[in-house]
Amino acid sequence: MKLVSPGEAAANTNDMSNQAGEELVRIGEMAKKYGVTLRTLRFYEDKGLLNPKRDGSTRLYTRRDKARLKLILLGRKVGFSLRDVKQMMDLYDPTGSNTKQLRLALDKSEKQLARLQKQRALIEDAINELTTSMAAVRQMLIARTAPQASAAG
Amino acid sequence: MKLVSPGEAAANTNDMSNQAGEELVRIGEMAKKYGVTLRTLRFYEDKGLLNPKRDGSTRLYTRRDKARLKLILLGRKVGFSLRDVKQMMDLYDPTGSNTKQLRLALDKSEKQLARLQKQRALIEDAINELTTSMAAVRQMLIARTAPQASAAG
DNA sequence: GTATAAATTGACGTAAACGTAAAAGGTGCG
DNA sequence: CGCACCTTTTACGTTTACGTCAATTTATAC
Repeated sequence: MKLVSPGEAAANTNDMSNQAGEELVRIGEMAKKYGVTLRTLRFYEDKGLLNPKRDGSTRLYTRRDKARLKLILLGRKVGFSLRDVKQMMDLYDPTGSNTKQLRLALDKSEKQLARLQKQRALIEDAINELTTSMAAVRQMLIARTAPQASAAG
Repeated sequence: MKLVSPGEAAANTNDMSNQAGEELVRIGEMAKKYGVTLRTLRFYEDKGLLNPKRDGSTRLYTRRDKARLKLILLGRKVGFSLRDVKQMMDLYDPTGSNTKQLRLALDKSEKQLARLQKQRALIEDAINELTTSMAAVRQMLIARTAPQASAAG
C-alpha cells in the first residue's frame, strides 16, 4: 500500500488512494496541512476525536478525518472543550437527520456564547482597572521625577 | 497575647493589638474579610506574597498584610500571575522612592494591557464565528423541521 | 545497504491556583 | 471535662491540552 511521498505532497505518480479513490495522508502531512503538531493529532485520537485507518502501525487519515479535524479546530477556536466537541461529534449519524446533534450543538453554543460574553465583560473590566492604575503609577513616577517644579509659582 | 475572639470580630474588650495599636487578625477573619479561603492565604504565604506574624504557630495578619492582599487581588483581577505580583511587590522599599518598582509595574502593565486587548479581540472573533455557525445550525434544523412546505407554490 | 527522515508507543512534565483530606494541637464555654 | 470549632502542617489531587523526551520500528533516499 503506497502513499504520498513525504517529500512531495503533489506527486501523484504513486498509488495514494484506496478503492474509492480516497486520498490517504500520513500524520506528518496532516499536521502540516492543518497547522497542528503530531502530538496533537495523536492526542485527539487518544481522546476518541479522530479515527485514522492504519497501514500496519502507520496512521492514515481519510477525508472524514480531515472534516472532523476541521470541526475540532473550529470548536476549539470558539472555546469548546474537546469533551464538548466529542460529545457533539459522537451524535453524528450519516444515515439520519441528526436533529439531536444539531440541537445539542445549538444548546452548547448558546451557553458558550454566554460564557464568551461574560468573559469579554470581565476582560473589559480588567482593562479599565488596569488603565486606571497605570495612570496612578504614572502620576507617582512624575511626582518622583520632577518634584522640584512644584514649589515655584 | 490575646486576640479578637473567633466568635465576634467586633468585640474589642480584648487586647487585640500589639504595642503600636495594630489590629492583628487570624486567618479565619482575614479570609472572610477579603472573600478568599484559608487555603488561599496559606498558599500566598507559601509563595512569599504574605508574611503574617506568628503567635506560636497561629498566623496573625497585620495591616501590612491586608494592604498586600488587596494588591494581590487587584493584580489577579487584571490578570497578573502571582509570580508577576510577587516580583513587583518584592521591589517595594518603604525607605526609598520605589522608582524601580513603579517602572516595573508600568512595564508589566503595558504588556498585560496588550495581552488583554488581544484576548478581547480573540473573544470577539470567537463570538462572531460562533454566532455565524449557530445561524447555520438553525437553518439546518429548520430544513429538517419543515421541509414539506418547500414543494408547494 | 546504510544513512536519514518519519513514525510509533509510553510516560512523565507543564502551567496556575488552589481543593481536599488527614492527623493533630489549641481554646472557649457550659 | 469534653464537645465544638479554629488552626496547623503535609502532601497528593484537580483541570486542560498538549510538550518533551526516549527508545524503537518503519519508510524513503541515495
